[in-house]
Amino acid sequence: MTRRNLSNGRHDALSEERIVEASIGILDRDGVNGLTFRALASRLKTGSGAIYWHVADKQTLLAAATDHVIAGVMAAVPTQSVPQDTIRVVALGVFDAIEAHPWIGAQLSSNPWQRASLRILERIGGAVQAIGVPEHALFNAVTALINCIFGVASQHAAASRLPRDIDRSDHLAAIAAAWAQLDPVEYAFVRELAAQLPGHDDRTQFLAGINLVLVGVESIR
Amino acid sequence: MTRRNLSNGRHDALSEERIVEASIGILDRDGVNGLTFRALASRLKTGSGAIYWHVADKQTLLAAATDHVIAGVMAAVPTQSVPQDTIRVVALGVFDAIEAHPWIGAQLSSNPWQRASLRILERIGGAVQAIGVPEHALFNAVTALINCIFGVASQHAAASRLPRDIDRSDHLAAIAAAWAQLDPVEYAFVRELAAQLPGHDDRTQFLAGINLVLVGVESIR
DNA sequence: ACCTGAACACCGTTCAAGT
DNA sequence: ACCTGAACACCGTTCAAGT
Repeated sequence: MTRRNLSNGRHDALSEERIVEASIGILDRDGVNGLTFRALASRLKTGSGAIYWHVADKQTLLAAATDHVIAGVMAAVPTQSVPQDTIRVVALGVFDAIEAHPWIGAQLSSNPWQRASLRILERIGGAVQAIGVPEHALFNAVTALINCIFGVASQHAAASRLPRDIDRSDHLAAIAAAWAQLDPVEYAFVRELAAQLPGHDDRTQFLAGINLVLVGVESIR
Repeated sequence: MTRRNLSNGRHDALSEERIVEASIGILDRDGVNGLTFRALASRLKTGSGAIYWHVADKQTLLAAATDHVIAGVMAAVPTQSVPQDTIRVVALGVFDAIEAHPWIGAQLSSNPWQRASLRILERIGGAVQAIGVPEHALFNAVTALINCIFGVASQHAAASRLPRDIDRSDHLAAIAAAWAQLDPVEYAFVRELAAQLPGHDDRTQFLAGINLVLVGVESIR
C-alpha cells in the first residue's frame, strides 16, 4: 500500500494532477496573480510547502496547467479531410480555450516552446504539410500561422486581465473613445479604426486573419 | 526658479524622463525582474517613494519605457514609396528593437492597446490603406499583420528571458535535441522540424512570415 | 512641490521537523 | 515518502515626516 492514490479513492493524497486541477480553478476565477501557493495550499487543505514535493515551481505549474487545457482541446479536434479546415478548427479551438481560460493567452505567448505550444505546432504543421508546402518553406508557413494564433492569444489575454465588473462592450467603447481623442494628424488611421472597434466580432476577425495567412501559404504550394 | 529642471542643467531633479531612461538601462541589463523600485531608486540616488511622485506604478512605468523605445524606432522609419516596403521596414524595426531591448516583446504582446502599440498600428494601418484594401477588410488585414509582428515579438521575448550565460545556438540545439526525443508518432512533424531549427535565421524567417501575410492582404485588394 | 525611508501587506521558495 | 508551517529574502506601494 505504498501508492495508495493509485489503488483507492482517497481524495486526501496530493498529486500533480490534483494540484493542476485546483490551479486551473483558481486561475479561471482570480487570474494569474490570484494563483499563489498559499491560496493553492488552502484550497487543497495542505501546507504551501507540500506543493513543492509535486511541482518544481510556479512557472512549471503554469505550464502544466496550460498543457492540461490545450491537451483537452487538441484531443477534441478531429482531423478534417481538407487540411485548411484542420487549421481553422485548431485555431478556433485555441481561441475558444483562451476565451474560457484567459490566463492561457499570456502563458502560450510568453513561452512558445512549452509542451502546450508543441501540441498546437504539431497539428498545424501536419496540416500545412498536407497542403503541399515544400520542405524549405515549411518552417516559414507554420510559424506565420502560429504567430497569428499566438498574437491573437495575447490580445485576448490582455482583454481578460480587466477587472470583472467591467463589461466587454463598455471596455471597447472606452478604448474607441480614447482613440478618438488622439491627435488627428499623427493618429489619422487609428481614429478611423476607432469607429469600427465597438461593432466587431473577435472570433470572426480572428478567423479572417487565419484565412488571410492561408492565402499566403497556399501561394507557395 | 520654480521649474529649475527646465532652465538649468542640474541632473539632480527627478523627472519622468530620467526615470524612464534609468529604467531602460536596468531593463536591458537585468530584465523585467531586475527592474525594482529599490534598484531604480538606488541608480537615481533617491528614495523608492520619490519615484511614485512622477510615475503611477510599475505597469505604467513599463508602458512608458516601451513607448520611449518604439517612438524612437518609428521616428527613424521613413515612409517608403511602396506601401508594402513601409510595412516591411516597420516590422523589421520592431524586430530589431526587440532584439536590442528584449523586455519590449512581452510588454508589447501583453498590452496590445498601449501607446507603443498604437504607434505601430498607425504606421501599418496607413500602409495597408495605401495598398488599396477596401474599408470593410481593413481591420482584418491590419490585425493579421500586427498579430504576426507581436507573435514573433513574444517568441523573441521568451528567448531573451534566458540566462545570459547560455549561448543562443547552444539553446536552439538544446531545444532541437529535446524535440528529437518526443514520441515519434504523436510528434512526427515537430521532430522533422527539429532538424531545421538550429540553422534558421530569425530575422529572415520573420520577414518571410510578413511577406506571406502580405500576399493574403494583396489578394483582397 | 517634491523627496525620504521606514513600514505594510504581500509574494515564491526553503527547510527543519514531523508522520 | 510525503507533509507541515514557520522562516527567509524579497517585492510593490503607502505615508508620515521632512525640505
